[in-house]
Amino acid sequence: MPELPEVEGFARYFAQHALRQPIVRVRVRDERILGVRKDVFSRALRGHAFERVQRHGKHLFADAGLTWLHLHFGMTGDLSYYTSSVNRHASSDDGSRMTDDEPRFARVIFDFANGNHLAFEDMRLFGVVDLTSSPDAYIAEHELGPDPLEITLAQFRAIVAKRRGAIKAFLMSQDVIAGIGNLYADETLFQTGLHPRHPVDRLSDAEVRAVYNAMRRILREVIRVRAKDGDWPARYLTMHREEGERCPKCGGTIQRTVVMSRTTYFCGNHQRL
DNA sequence: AGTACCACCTGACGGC
DNA sequence: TGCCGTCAGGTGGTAC
Repeated sequence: MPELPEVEGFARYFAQHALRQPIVRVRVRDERILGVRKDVFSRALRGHAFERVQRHGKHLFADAGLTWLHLHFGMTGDLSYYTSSVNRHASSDDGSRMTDDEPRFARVIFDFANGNHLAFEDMRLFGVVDLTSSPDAYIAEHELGPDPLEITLAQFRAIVAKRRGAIKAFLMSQDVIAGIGNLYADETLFQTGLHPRHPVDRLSDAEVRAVYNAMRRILREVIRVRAKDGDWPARYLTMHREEGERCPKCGGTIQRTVVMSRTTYFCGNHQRL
């Protein structure tokens, strides 16, 4: 699920737990998650400490002095900070795991000098863990667009003016704006009342402003509720992603279709072309 | 430039 | 119980 709001949550979690602790060991449980060679990765980080984190779109960066750690969470990425407990091998479950508390899908684990650990988990291995010289370098190299929470309405209008095609594709293109995925693209359009296939070059000024406002309001609201472990509000499309469901906004029927080869939900009544 | 399709992975779920 | 197809919130490459 990790889109911008979730990654913002990971950034705060990382900052809260894993800063300024010397990294005494780096354990790579599955090399397929790495974008660099394992020995290069470990050597670059061992003995250093993460000093600060930065998020851009769905990407998380942690300053490790000479280099930056870069994390992308794919579809199933997550972070877990935990304390090892030595003598709980005989407890409750089948006891087959080697380390207590180590998450089942931990792919990379940082061991800190204080005895605690930060694990990057990713069941499906679509995420990436690697190194970069700086967030800006990574952003330039991968041609990421601006973060939607960092741009003004005027900048957003300028970006819109350069594009054509379906509004949903526009919102999801990371080189246009970085951070919105399938879920929040649908949510933004649902709350704005626009059909996902509405061409961006046929949006009125008022509609462009409505998209900008909804997108930012949603991202910020979700950051806030998820920070408290809450659910999405019931008025969100996100809580009704199923064909035939009742639209919480107008009572219409939720439709399912495919846009940009992604499953798309929208209200057949208040989101018309 | 925009879109469609495949590939990369693993697990959950429904149907038979 | 088990096998099989389908689906899942992402991205990158290729091909129209």
